[in-house]
Amino acid sequence: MLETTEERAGMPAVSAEKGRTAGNAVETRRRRAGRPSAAVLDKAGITTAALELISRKGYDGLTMAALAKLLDVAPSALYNHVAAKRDVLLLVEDHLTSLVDVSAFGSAPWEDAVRTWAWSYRNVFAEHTPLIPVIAVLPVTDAPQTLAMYETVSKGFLDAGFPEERIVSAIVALESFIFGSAYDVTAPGDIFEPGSMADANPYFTAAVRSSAGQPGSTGEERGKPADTAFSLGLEALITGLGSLRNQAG
Amino acid sequence: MLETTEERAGMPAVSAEKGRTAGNAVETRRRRAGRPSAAVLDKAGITTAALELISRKGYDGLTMAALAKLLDVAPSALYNHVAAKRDVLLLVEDHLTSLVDVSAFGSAPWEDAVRTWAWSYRNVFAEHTPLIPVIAVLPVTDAPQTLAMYETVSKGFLDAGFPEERIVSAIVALESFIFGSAYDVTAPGDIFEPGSMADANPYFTAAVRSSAGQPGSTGEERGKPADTAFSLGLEALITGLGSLRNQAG
DNA sequence: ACCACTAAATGAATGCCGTTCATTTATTCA
DNA sequence: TGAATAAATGAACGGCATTCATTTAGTGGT
Repeated sequence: MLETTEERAGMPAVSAEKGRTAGNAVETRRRRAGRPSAAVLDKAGITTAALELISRKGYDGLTMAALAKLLDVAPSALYNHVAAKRDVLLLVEDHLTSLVDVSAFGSAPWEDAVRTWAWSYRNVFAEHTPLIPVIAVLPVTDAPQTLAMYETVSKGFLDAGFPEERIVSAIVALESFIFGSAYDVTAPGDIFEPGSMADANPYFTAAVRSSAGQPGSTGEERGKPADTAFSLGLEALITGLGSLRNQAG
Repeated sequence: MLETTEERAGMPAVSAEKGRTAGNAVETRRRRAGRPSAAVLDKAGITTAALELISRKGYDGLTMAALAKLLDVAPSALYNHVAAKRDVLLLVEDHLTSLVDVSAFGSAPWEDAVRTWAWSYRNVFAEHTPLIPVIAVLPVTDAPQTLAMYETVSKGFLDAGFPEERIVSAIVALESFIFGSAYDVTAPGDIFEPGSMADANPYFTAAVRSSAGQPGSTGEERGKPADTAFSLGLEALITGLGSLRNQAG
């Protein structure tokens, strides 16, 4: 379930083709125009390169030009494999979804499985918040790994006695919370500091001051604020949604 | 609490200055270079124009050039009032926050107040999802209206017996859910249609099919799917978070 | 074995976008 | 009165995604 990418070839991947000119140091060889004997690009390679670029330069560094350069290709060559940059983001998104841990469904109790899945899901996408606007409106048909995740989660819910008609709504509610929470992780620590506006907003200021360094609901030492809020909301959702179940799972 | 925008002037707003040249139809008069006697731009006017542009052309249509044109000004003139496009988005965001209904805090029971606030908050930003990545990491100091909203909500929580140290986390959890849910509203209706992948994902497919046309938890006729999921998650959060309160509010 | 078609690359060009800068003119303040 | 500041124009810049004509290599049909 970790490798469903459509195309297959002899790992063209990121390997920029280098060559040697007589008596000189390594330099990038000029590829002449026209179709090469062995294809240079495929979707798997583009995905890998995009992920590398993102991890090195962030999403601002993910440009079609930079992607092409990393793949040692002209930018226009990419458009033989993707229709637009959005497609590159889709490839990345679907790969990331395959990293989400759904293993607890089927082995652990429903509450634990949801908890494991939700934390994993949030952690993966906290590093990739620019994808969230894309995912949120993405038809599942275009993302096989994402669909696979939903399948596993749906079965877990059903087996736990969750009424079938409510499964999609429950997943959507959890996902909404997860995506929203992923943004929090990236927010600056002092985002709620009222600063010069403190005097005009006494109640909120007091709440901010007294929330500093609160432990998470599971009682750990001193979780990051985003983790505390995520735990709080997630446990509420698990309890509330769990009450819809029929019998034990 | 609806108008705190900093600058004030004789409503320069959107009014593109038109003029007449002898014997001709109305046409835009060329403004000569140099500082005009009366300022053409201010933050309130820029905000109004941005909102009009967004409602007419969407966020893709909100470009500095288009904004300048609507205000009958050269694009570079905008940079005397905002440092970057991001500042324009901030102005819009803070204005929109002032539209969120917090009136129930102080008059209605805590549960009802949270419910009213959350629905209103979601509905406002469902039309403005491109702002969410901006808001989520925006220090509150830069957004006075947003801060005012937090103040009202914080007071409502405190008065309802909510422990002060947990107020910020609870608000963050609710907000995360709200922002995530705002995306759902804009998603295409058939986003979960498995299409050709239905056979490989039977549990999820069945869940999607059987969830079609489910009523919302309050029992209305046939809510939109996004509304059903929002209601489900919100009620779970209200119940779960509400259990943290000390006494009645 | 030929030939038309398609696939996959280059490289030049396009148009838009946010932003910067030199310049001009008006206002404000010491 | 004169220097500093504020607010406009207009030209320019670099970066971006994308398109198109062109070249070359593989493929499928007769």
